[in-house]
Amino acid sequence: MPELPEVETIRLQLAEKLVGKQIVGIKVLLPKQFQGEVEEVIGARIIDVGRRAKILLIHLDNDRSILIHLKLTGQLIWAPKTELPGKTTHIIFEINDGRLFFNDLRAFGWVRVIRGFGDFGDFGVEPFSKDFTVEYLGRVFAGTSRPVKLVLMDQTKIAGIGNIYANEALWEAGILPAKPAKNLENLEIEKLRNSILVVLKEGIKYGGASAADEAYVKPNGSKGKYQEHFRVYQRGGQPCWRCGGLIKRVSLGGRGTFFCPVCQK
DNA sequence: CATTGTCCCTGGAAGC
DNA sequence: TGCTTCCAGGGACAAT
Repeated sequence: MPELPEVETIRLQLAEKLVGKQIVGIKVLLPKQFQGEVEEVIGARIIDVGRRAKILLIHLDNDRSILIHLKLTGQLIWAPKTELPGKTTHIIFEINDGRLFFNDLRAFGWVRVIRGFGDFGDFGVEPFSKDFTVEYLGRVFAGTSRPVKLVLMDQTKIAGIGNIYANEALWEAGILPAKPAKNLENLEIEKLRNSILVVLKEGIKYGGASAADEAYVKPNGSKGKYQEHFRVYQRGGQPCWRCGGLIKRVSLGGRGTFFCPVCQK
């Protein structure tokens, strides 16, 4: 499922293909996934491709932006003008020199047209911003007894972390996912902040994670490689890379949660 | 306000 | 073999 590193990888590839290009048409094959008026973006030029949390922002030269959330199985595929849509293609952006397919098997994702260039949604700090400090995390954790993993994934607190990177960051920091957030000590918070940055950077470095049974691919169709570097995610029953203990899988907040019961405290 | 539960959707796996 | 049931999962929204 595309999280910050996957969306960032897509953003970088799309920016190369799209900036300066013109949207000459849009075909909406599944209306529930497109919110807004098609007419508002046809003819506009793309001036930038950005990201906020797990949302892609395509900024246009007519004071409009196209927001895209890929949720679990969304894909954005850059293709030649002549290429035909696949069976999960739900929206087609016709660009002057190609087409961008929005594919989404489970149809949870969405595309939305807004006025302006941002200022939408209720999101917490970006992990790579200067506001993502130990003090900020401490304040966020202090107010809640929820499992720390659920707080990491709460987009209104920290933007962009999903199930994969929450699991990996907690392993990296040696902290149990179910530990109540307010019980973390300062040293643990400091370690966790660093671990979040480490795993997100690793994710970006390897072009995101195309894990088993997941749909993520880059706009050029190639897979990411971060799944080859998972320490805990989808490794239930296998030995811990750090201590040899067996990785355990439990459900936390309805999400698969992986950790080493020996070296995560 | 904080937190938990429900639902959206599909393919693959498991059960019979 | 073929049918039915169950499950995963981000986040909007409703309920507590």
